[in-house]
Amino acid sequence: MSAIRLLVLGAVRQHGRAHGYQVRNDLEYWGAHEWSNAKPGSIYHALKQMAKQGLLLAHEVAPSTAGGPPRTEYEITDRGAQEFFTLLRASLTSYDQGVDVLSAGIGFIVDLERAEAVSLLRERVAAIEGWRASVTEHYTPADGPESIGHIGEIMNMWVHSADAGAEWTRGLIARIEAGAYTFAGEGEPFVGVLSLGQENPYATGVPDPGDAH
Amino acid sequence: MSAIRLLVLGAVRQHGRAHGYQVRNDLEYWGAHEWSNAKPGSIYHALKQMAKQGLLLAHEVAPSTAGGPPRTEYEITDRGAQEFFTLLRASLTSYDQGVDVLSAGIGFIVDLERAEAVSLLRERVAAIEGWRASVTEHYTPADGPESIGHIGEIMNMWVHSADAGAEWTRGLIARIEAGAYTFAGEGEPFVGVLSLGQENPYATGVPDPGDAH
DNA sequence: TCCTTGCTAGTCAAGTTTGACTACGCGATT
DNA sequence: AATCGCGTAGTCAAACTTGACTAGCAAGGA
Repeated sequence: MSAIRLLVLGAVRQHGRAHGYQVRNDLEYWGAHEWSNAKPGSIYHALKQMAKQGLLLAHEVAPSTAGGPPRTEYEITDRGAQEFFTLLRASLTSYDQGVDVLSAGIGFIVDLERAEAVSLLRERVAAIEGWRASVTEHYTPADGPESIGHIGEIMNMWVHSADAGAEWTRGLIARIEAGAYTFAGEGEPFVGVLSLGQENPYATGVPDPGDAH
Repeated sequence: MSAIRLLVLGAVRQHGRAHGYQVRNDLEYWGAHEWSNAKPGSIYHALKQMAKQGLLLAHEVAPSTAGGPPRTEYEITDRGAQEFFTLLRASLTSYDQGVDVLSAGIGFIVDLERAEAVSLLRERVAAIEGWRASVTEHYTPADGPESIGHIGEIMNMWVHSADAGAEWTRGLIARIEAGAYTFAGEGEPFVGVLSLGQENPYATGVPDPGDAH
């Protein structure tokens, strides 16, 4: 699963109704073009595809006052909202090595209730620990580590990064349980989208984490 | 950059001459289908594409004795070998968040000389540290971390995993400098491919790291 | 003998991603 | 008055990825 659907659904959902360029701008505001495949082509493709699949409703709209081609506005459907929560829960629990899906999930975590967020993150930690146990048991060669040579370093790296991921997740759980952030049903939600006309402080000059996908 | 080209070039290079199924088997032996997109379609596509681009030379070959369709054997060209080393160096130095490229790079690291391997890994550590410094400086909001709410957790996660990656890389550098493994020009190389008829001990039953791409 | 299973080797259509490109209008500059 | 660049909004072809599918042969069992 790539992060694009979750990101686009989430962006449309926060606006209620949005056109592609608005979504594209939100994702840029979140820095998503840095850590995920949120490029124009992918965003517009995802919008069209999800409209075709009934997750979004497309409205043709008169050309904007600001010039440019006619826009299409999208509205999330009930099935789209369901899909959003399905993807969100999966992004938080499943142990993808890919950062992009987890990053998107963290970005929308406050759309869940606090208790569920904690429970999903605990599930994540358990998944990582389970994976670690099975992989170290399974890939440890009977005739000593020399028999697989430097290839063992690949597993070593996986395990190292799994441990780091588990540790970070435990920290996040602790912060959430200590009352950090505002979750669904706890009053004024955190506003994660740009208001119209608001400048995007992170639009450019953001450091590039290398070749991140 | 996805890891597939590096993996396929490296596999063909180790054999001297190989057909698609052989490459596919090597990659499975390395567990690459677990941590990269090394699926049949991608492998055959990469072979054809790189043949078209002059990185590989395609030879039509009579149908194998073991039955099945006629095979195509591939041989690496000089330009292909150059490309292999270019991709390999990039995989070790560039700070991709993606594990797949780095994993492939580690798998082929012994095709370099020991000194260069160490120097590339040092470059990697420097890149991570540079990225960390610039990102923490740039994304730290002037009006306190509350102003970006839970979105700060995304950056927190990046930084956490960058730190873990740097630490692991330093460990690897230390092991290599202490004399571990056999690098290019140091005698009998480590054999990382299956000999004909050798059974693949990791063919099935390998734990799945979640939804890894 | 016929049938099923499994291995070898690869193809294919559908979907996704990429990066470059188009087209429009406005304000500022020559 | 022409045009240059910028922001808006989106399209497109080419490349890549995915997962299911084909097809030939051999070994083994009923």
